[in-house]
Amino acid sequence: MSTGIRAPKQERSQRSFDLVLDTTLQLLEEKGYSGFAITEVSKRSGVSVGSIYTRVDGKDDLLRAAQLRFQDKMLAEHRALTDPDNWTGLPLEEVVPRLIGELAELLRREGRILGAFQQRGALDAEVARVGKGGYFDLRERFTGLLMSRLEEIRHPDPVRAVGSSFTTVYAALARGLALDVPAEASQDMNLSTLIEDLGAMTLAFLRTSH
Amino acid sequence: MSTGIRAPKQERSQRSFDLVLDTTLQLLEEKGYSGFAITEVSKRSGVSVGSIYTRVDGKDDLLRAAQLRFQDKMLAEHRALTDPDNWTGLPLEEVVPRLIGELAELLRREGRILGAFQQRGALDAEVARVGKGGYFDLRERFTGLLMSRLEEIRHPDPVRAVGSSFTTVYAALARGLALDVPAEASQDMNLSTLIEDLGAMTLAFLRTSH
Amino acid sequence: MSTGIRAPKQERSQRSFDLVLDTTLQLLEEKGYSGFAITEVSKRSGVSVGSIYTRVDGKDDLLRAAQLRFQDKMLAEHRALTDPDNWTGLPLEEVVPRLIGELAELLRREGRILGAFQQRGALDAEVARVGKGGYFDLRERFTGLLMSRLEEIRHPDPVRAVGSSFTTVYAALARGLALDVPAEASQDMNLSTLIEDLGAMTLAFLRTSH
Amino acid sequence: MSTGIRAPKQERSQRSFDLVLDTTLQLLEEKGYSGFAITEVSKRSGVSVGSIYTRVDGKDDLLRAAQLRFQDKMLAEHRALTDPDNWTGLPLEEVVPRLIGELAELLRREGRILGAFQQRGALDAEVARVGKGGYFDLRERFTGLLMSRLEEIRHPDPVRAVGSSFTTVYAALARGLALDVPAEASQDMNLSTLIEDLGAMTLAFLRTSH
DNA sequence: GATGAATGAGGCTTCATTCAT
DNA sequence: AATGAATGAAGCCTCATTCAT
Repeated sequence: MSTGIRAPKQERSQRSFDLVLDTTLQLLEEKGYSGFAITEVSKRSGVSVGSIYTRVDGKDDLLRAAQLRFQDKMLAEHRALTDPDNWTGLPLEEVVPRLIGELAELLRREGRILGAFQQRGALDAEVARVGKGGYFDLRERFTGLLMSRLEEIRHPDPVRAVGSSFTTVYAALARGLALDVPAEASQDMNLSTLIEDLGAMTLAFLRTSH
Repeated sequence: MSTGIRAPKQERSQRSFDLVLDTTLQLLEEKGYSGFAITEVSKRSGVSVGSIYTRVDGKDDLLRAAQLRFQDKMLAEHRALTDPDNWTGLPLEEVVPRLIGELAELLRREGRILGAFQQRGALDAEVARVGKGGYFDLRERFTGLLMSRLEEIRHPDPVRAVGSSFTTVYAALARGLALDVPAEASQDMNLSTLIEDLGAMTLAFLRTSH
Repeated sequence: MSTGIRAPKQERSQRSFDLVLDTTLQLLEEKGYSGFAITEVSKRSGVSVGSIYTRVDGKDDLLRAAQLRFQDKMLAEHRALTDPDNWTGLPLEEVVPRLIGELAELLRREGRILGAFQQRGALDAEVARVGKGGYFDLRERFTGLLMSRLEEIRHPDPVRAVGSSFTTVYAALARGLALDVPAEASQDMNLSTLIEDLGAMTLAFLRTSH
Repeated sequence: MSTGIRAPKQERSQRSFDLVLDTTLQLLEEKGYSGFAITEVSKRSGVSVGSIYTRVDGKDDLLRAAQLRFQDKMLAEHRALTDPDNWTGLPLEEVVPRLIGELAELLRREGRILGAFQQRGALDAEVARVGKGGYFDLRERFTGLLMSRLEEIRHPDPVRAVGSSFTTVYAALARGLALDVPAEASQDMNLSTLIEDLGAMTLAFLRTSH
């Protein structure tokens, strides 16, 4: 399960490899999974191909390594997003729209890269596994936060309802943002309108007793 | 914006090019956008590379042409799905879950190819444009069908509400199905549970007056 | 067991691939197995790398294909060498030295290439198998020719004696010539002296009753 | 002609370089000449690449240095093999088969490495020269031993006959063993049969007056 | 028009060698 | 001196595209 990333034994080295990983992520953001090339990473980062290969077992492994780095950042963002301190005292009807709004912001920032790894996940089970891990982490936190307002949920099966809400909201936002169709994204509908309505929809769903 | 597809001058020729397009779609379904190669299309279809190039300006153009062909089929499926004859007399609360169920079925069938074009759309604006066209066609029809039950919608802004519902439902289904992560897809949540809940959520949303 | 060589469907093509195989053999003769590179073959033969790859599955396969071509020539040489018409009426004591002399000549011409394939055979079982085939073909013919003078052989186990004689003579000649140490080969001993003595040794062995 | 090996200034240093040479030989034995890499030597021996380069001028030079070390061992083995004390009192007809048997054993042990240097000798004249030196050392000793039984040799030119015998025996054994074709080597003929017959052949040759 | 062989740029990977620490 | 990270040339292979037949 572990990536073949070889531990860098010198400091300079560590920094240079960090640069490689950052360049990798940047390239994925710009060009998606296809259009990604180790030679390009080398060119942009100024680190030689050979040097990259001393740290990583090949193209696939580089992607895995970059994903791990990216994952760290994402998990931190998840924690920040769902930190209870930010949500104390707020009722469900305030939590839901704000949470969705902030999730949208998160996906706007990171969606392109998430999408690239999702594509890669189609061919590399390890990438898929890690990507899934990140998704479930967010899901746990998001649903946990809503469940802490259990008394405001009238749906007969709150766990399920809260779960479906997350799935739906995440999918809608991810799609509404760059995750899939990039660039000119969705003039489908004004994004802020969508965000608002996702809030309303979720609340309506959670508060319906039937 | 027009594709460089050259008019087929002879019948046999037309048929052979159709074969090329079908093979292209089949290959996209099997291997996704990366993993697609013109030489492979030639091999499988039995039509020579040179011949393909007389019809099309290159790889990108071939994909655009295949997308147009695919689009025809999709539009037909959209029509079939939303044909009013199939939905006469049904109240909103029956239309919504059934429509969602059938949409899920449609996406299950065509999701792989849609996904491939979506990926390609990230790099080819024309593909993105056409893909968007298909999406909006479906949106028109889907929302039109719901709007025909206007009297059952209590939401103060029915057009908007119906629009958001479509956006959300489509996104959730597309993601829940193979469109993105293939194979092991979503153990995220049981798909039929999701479909059910999407129905409930939509209904709750449309019927909320506030 | 078959090599992946793809049948060339045009004439020009066949000739160009022949050129590739000849260049391959020439390169092996000059530089041995290491020092052989597909790019070099391409450069020398004027045939592009891609073109080579339309005929052959890769470097290994090219070597196998070249070996088959080489083998044809070798088998023909074996036939010519041992053609009974050339040896009718000659007694064993004339057959042996002449045969050895001509074998030496053959190995002098082809030894370098034989050696290269022998090296390659260490890593590619198919090459080893074919190389062995050529060796055994020669062995059959050589020993067959000697056995046709059975009455002049006094050794109690003629089949075995004749077999050992071939093994020994072949090894000594191959080594005495370029097969192993190339270039400055063996000032070990004058080659014609060795050839003579191999004859004497073989005759002495075959004619010893004890 | 001299190797670029730089004098080891410290003891520890010397020992570590010895380790490098041993590892080199071990690698040559395992993987032959191709498949040998300086980085691998570094990894296995635990001595850094840089350190190796302070002792040696490059890959070629490392091979030359390793060959010298190997040569020492071989010369010692030659001495042991032909030590007169082991052969006193034995008549030629006992010396010959035993000597051949022990030579076979020696080649079985060291053949892989000898073969690797032989291959390298094709490209590096210095390696060829040294290899030849080892060969001639053995030749001197082997023929010297036989010549000490001169009275049992009836061949009119004993020096020449003994020389040819060595050439032939060595070649046949080297080929019959792993020196060339490794692994499945010669099902050509049972090795012990070959060894026996080489003895008989040699004796027959040396004892023939004509 | 159709064919498919030929081309060669471009991507991946290895490894001999250098050099800052 | 020793270290091992960094370099980049060189080899392998794929595939979009061209072009002689």
